[in-house]
Amino acid sequence: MHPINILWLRRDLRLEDNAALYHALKSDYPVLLLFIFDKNILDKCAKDDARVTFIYQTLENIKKELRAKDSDLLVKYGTPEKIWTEILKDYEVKEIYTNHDYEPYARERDDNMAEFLTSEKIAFKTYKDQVIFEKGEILKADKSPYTVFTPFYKQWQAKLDGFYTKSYPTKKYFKNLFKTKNLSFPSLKEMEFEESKLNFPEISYKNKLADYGQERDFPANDGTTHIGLHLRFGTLSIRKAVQDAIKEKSNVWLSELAWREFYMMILWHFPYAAFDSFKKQYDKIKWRNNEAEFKSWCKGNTGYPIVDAGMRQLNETGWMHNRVRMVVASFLSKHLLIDWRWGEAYFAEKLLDYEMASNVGGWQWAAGSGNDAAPYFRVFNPELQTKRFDSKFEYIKKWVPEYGTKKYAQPIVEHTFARERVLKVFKEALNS
DNA sequence: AGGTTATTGGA
DNA sequence: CCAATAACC
Repeated sequence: MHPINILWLRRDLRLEDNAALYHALKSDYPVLLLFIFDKNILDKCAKDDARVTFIYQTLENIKKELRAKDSDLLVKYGTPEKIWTEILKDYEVKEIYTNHDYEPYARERDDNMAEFLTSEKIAFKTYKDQVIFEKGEILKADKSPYTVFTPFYKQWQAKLDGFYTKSYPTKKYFKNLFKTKNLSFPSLKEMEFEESKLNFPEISYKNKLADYGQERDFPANDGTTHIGLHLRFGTLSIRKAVQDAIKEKSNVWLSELAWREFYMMILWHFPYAAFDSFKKQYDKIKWRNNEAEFKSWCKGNTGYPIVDAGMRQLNETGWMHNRVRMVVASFLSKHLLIDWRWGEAYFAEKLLDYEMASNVGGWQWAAGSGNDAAPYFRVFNPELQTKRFDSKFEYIKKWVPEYGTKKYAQPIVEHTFARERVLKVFKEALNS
């Protein structure tokens, strides 16, 4: 057996500008690339989960690229613990390289991995890759984490320079890929997943950046960049995205990329906020949690056209415009008084671009329970949101064709009544 | 990254 | 009478 190093891909599915891959390729041993379809994660997914298809297709492309360089991608299906035991039997592994992953499950997985590898006397080398600034890199003067976006963003921008946005030139070192062939690649069928027919967005945001600030709030305009999926799975490098934001002077888009990092930083410092309200007193709210109303919301049958349009867009395409995400989230948590966790879980199931940090952050923002959240008494008025952001009903008509006919649902709850109800229930919880 | 309502100051 | 603004939710 030849000694090798392994690059473990997780949510950084690209060969270009990949921090851990760069460091691995510069090491003293040839590098084998590995991806594990993690049973711990996949067992909780629906069998038609489109993200599994996206990952699968992405890996096929990477495999093809590697094979063209006389190397190969090793793909395994199982729990990381079991797979790694197998791999360490099959290969003489010197070092394992991977990129940081900040979600609670990933942290636990990697902590266990580090402990296991210490006992095996194998180095576990990990790198920042999916953000510009991670963990404690942006802190307040007293070394505590920011919990308000604006000052965080000020600091983030102040620290931002070419050093942090420079791409890792992996290509130069491809000659250090491990020469091998015919490595395993379990089929979707073997893993009991169906191939999804959904369309995955391309990485083609360049023409959106100049007008992003003007266009992004109008869901009918398709003025947003649809890169969430690619940032989630690393098919687009965040450094590349930030370089382009700066190059195109798209400050609003840059701030959206910073929002992503803000929420990742929050999740790192406050992992409980993935499951509990960031502001603890919000867990005293007496949610109504009416199952039938939740189902109506999920299906897009609330009788509020902007809400229904958003939910149907989500159900049909795996994506929803961000302005509308705020509206439907406010509607579920405030108008229907349904626990934000229910909505968060539904988004997690349906959104191709689901990102735990952003999703939890966004839902808690809407429910009022988050750091730097909308105050509890801020209740979006769906009608006013429509007037402002879809005044010609273009978005609504696209997704709710029966709107305006007798076939369209009656409002599930009357706005003023719902508003007063939520103010009362929230006030009771917060004053107790 | 709000909504509602009362108030105000100029048509 | 109205839009703009403030104050409160």
